[in-house]
Amino acid sequence: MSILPTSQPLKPVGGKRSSKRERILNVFLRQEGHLSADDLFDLIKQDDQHISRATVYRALQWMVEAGIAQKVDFGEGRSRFERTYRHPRHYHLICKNCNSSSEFLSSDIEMLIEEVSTSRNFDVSRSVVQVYGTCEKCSTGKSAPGDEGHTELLFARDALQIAIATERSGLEFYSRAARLAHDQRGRKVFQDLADEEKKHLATLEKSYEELLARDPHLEDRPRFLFFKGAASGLFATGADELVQGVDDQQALLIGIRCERGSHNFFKKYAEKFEDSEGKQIFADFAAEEKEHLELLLKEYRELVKRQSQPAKRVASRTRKA
Amino acid sequence: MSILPTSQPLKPVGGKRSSKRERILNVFLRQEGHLSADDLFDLIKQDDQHISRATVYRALQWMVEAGIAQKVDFGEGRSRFERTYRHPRHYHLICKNCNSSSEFLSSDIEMLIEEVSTSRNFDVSRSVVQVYGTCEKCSTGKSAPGDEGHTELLFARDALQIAIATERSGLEFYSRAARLAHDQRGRKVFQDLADEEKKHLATLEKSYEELLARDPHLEDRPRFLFFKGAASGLFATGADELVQGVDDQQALLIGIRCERGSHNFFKKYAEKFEDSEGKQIFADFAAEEKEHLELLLKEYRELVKRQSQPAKRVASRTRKA
DNA sequence: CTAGGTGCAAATAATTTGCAGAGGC
DNA sequence: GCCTCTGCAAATTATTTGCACCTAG
Repeated sequence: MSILPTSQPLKPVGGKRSSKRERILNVFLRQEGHLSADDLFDLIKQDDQHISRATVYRALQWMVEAGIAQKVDFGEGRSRFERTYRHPRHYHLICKNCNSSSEFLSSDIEMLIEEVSTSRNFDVSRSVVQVYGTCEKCSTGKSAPGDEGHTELLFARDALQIAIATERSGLEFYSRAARLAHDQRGRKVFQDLADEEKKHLATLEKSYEELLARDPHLEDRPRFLFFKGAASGLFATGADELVQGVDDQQALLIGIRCERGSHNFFKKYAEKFEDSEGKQIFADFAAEEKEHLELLLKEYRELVKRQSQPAKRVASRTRKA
Repeated sequence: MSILPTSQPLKPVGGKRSSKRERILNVFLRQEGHLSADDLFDLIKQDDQHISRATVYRALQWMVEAGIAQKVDFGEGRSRFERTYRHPRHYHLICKNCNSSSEFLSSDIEMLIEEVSTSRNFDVSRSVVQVYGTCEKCSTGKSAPGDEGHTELLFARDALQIAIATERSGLEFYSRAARLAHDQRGRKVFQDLADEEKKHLATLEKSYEELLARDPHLEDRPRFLFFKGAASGLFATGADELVQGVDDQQALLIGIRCERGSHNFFKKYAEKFEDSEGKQIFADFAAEEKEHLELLLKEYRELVKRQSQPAKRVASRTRKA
């Protein structure tokens, strides 16, 4: 279950290694939740009777400076600490009844916070969202599937699900366009795009299977990532007459627009991962998309040069009656 | 500038009045920002040398219990307090450089938080959003228009602006529909609806003028309320052929749909105001919309009864090509 | 008259710090 | 050997509490 390579402990810079720190660090990184200094102190004491509170405080301070830990404040009058190593950025739902807290990430909320801040010329360094209330367990009695799984896995799961849905909708769009296009060369472009999407989709689905293999209950756990902003509207749909009449040049333009959206989307995801393998998955994918996009752009430029005339604009979406 | 009726101090329930509490309460309510217990203590001491910290702490506790004040925690290791009386719910932008903080409200963020919580069966009682970073003043040096104005006024300003925009779009929609409708009775319905909107619009614009009169710099202050979710899509536009062919019955249905959206919109706003005159403005307005809506519904029912046949469904929005 | 408010000083509670000694490099 | 870490105890900071006294209803 543990994602941490236990044999190879972290060695953050900025301080001397010592048996005490090593021990504190190891105990801390093995914990899932949000520990108070005292919680940690008690845990350490189980192994090592000769530990001082001050040492724990100093170690925590050092971990925060080194970027391994982060202070969180749930308004209890004392600080708690959570891992940042292999732990994506997130917000909190905090049960005032049982003091449990669960994590989520909403890219939509992040975007809105960004918008508000921009409009006030406020330079954001960190945003905190804390939702206080009563958790399902406390209000209904029955225990819901916990989100004790590694947040990193949950994030990867949800991001992959969204990515797969995006690819599917792209595949569907291009296939449909290929079926509808009257122009021979236009159809060819769409067909190629669809094939490309199919390839990407297979890659993603394989990643997803691999992820599921690492935690048998992964799909039962509650959703971590909330993001409706990006997946919708990437691919224009519902305007069949638009693609019927396009030639290869226009088809390429449509493809470029969609792929650019898709690339930005994955890039954005990749950036969201702190240091983790999930980041790599998405960074790789974004790179792949970018490559594809550049290929399309090159193809388009060559086509234009060959025809040595400016591209015709795609007809506007609705015809005036 | 002060919105508080200075002659008539609040008398919250649940405690005895005393000269000390009265004084603390008055000083507290006159302050704009987020006071720490010590800030308040210092302020009181300017008037009254014989005050104890304990009394200030006890008074603050009492104010929080009575719902006049709210504790906020910006992670400084001590609590701050802000008024809740005549102070709409809000989130915070906190400058880590100068420790200033400014307030905003995003209904969109609130909606997203609600969605996340619902999906986890989490019962929300309060949500905290804190954006840490550097304010405009600290990063550019030049001082931006401050938001020291009463939040209540800012809220009213922004809500009214959105409401006016909504009414305008309604007016435009109905006017256009009246112009386009072929059916005589359908046109009449749209015309009446447009007239009604014009009346509402005038009311709102008058309220807005009155608001501006109360603070000459009100329009210079930064936006407080962020809400793109509601205003858009209330009135269907861009489908001219839809309204061309409608009869009075169908026109009424369209009107009902739009007015219902509008009513819900204003009701939602009204609910957002804590205890304030702004709440009243919007509650009144929501009531007016509701009345209008019920009138339309009645008219519709009568029309249906007269014709004693089920209403024809409005044609779907886009024709398949 | 009596419950509740007030001041003072002492108590708590979380966290930090001074200092002497131990340990890593 | 030097510099940093560690333990212990004392200090600091924000807040609360016990207690004797005072004041409003």
